[in-house]
Amino acid sequence: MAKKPDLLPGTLDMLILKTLTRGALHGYGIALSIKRLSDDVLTVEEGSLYPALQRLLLQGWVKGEWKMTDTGRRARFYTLTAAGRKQLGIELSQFEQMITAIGRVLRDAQEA
Amino acid sequence: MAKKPDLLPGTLDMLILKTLTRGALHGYGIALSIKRLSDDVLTVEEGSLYPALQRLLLQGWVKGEWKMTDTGRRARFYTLTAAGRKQLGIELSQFEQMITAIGRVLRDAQEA
DNA sequence: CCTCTATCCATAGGTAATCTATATATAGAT
DNA sequence: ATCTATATATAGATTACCTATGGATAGAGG
Repeated sequence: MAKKPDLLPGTLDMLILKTLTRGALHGYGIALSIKRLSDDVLTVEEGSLYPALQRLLLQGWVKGEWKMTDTGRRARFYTLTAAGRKQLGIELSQFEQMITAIGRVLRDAQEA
Repeated sequence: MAKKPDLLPGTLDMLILKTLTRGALHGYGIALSIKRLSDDVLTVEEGSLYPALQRLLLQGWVKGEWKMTDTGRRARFYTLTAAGRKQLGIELSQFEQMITAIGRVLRDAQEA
């Protein structure tokens, strides 16, 4: 049995940006949210999560602020920027287009 | 504007295997088929295609045979093996599971 | 008090997939 | 004669992701 991937490559940034439309969250919270909403199908490993957040910061798609959590811990809370919201729109529409295209190949490829 | 990707990473093997369920095809034909069925949304670059076919050969999921095309050209025709058919099933179900999971995140993430 | 689990951040190093660029070759059309 | 489409393949760069590691603290259970 082939090893089950944790994510569909290329979709992580989109998932993070979308998750942040609910409001500010810290990295760990983002990972938990994605895991829970996906019924444990999608797991964001720490080694994928934090580099991804650095990427998003660098692009100006999110901003980060150190704050205290409810449970009294230091954590970096991320918020979507206007540019990030725009980027999310781009990624969502590209993703949808891809999925539709893949669907056509998978559906039509079986007819001789 | 972010550069539009040619493929969703991680889906190429599945697309090739599925394309071969129609019957034997050579590499160039596989790429054309995917491009056309997807209405030009998915483009399989040569530098992605041939390494992918080598991978599939090595895994025993396809077999290759040199033949002549209708137009009198030398080309390597690929056929699905039994193992390849099984692998396609695995990849299809994993893909569907991933897409469903991503759909849940994208749908539910907007509720505050 | 001590240890374990969960919460929280981050980087280094490895692997794998894809793209760009290049190389080769020929059939058929202009 | 040249251009386009057909046909295969590899090298090198880039990027994304995962594994492994390191650190730190809150709270629970013993």
